[in-house]
Amino acid sequence: MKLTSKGRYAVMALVDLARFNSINPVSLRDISLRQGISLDYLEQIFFKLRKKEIVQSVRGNQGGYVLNKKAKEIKLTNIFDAVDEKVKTVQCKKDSKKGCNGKSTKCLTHNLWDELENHINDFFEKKSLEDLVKENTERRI
Amino acid sequence: MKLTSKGRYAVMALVDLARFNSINPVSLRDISLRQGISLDYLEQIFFKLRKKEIVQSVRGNQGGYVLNKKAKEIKLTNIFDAVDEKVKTVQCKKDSKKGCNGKSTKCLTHNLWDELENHINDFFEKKSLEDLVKENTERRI
DNA sequence: TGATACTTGACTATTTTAGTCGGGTTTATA
DNA sequence: TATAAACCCGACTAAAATAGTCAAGTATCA
Repeated sequence: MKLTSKGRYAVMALVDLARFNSINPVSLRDISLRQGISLDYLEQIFFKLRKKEIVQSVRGNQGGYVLNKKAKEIKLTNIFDAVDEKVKTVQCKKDSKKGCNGKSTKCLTHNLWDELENHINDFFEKKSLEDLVKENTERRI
Repeated sequence: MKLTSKGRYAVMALVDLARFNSINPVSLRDISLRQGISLDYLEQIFFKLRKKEIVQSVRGNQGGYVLNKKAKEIKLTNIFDAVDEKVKTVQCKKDSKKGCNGKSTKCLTHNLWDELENHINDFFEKKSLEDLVKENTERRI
């Protein structure tokens, strides 16, 4: 059970962006350098974030990215959703009529995994980008 | 972020085992058939469970496995630990003096991932095998 | 008009996962 | 005592996912 780097990087990059998000857009190059993430990889990630309208791009010289919403309104769920970081605990399809592993009934532990998924998603639902930025500046790390 | 089948199967198999755990040991063959898990794969999993003293083996004809502790005392944490299903949210080493990504400080989101890990582990810490068996028999699935 | 920075798709090496395979050893029971 | 059921254990592997890289653009500011 592990988080992929795509999801992790997306959040790291957005926290970085949110911190330096003044009037000027922040370039991926800067984020890349500060966070130690490959520029090419960041581009892929921001392409997805833009499509989901979490960030806006500013093209041209001195361009970069800006948040498209208030940091408070961007939840971890939105970010993970944008980069296809999904919480998957069961193999079985959610709404299929067949049970798990091709059996006619639900597998013994089906409810457990559902419960776990909800537990994790709750956490993501509650955390906003603003929370993360605050925590960081308070602690001055 | 997904659960591997090793962890999932381990829990499924143990719930099955706990349900049919009377005087006689339960054979992996039976579990394999009931749960639709490859026998060879089950053997690998039970080898690990035995090493961590979660189950006991009974060799020979009519042999199989029995729980080594009360179902109440076996938590999901113990099971996942046994089969090396780990919750990993950060790449960075836990107690290394260096920060994340080789930087001198912790990465911006380090605390977040720690928090998430704890959140998930709490869930696993609280659930026992007994809980799972109960839920199933009550609902009569 | 050049430099900077975003845009986009295609490609790929590495790692992990989810097993399989094969040859053991142990022991109850006929 | 033979035999078959069942555990024991290491080695191997196909397929999928991950974590990127590479290349070739396009837009816009100075």
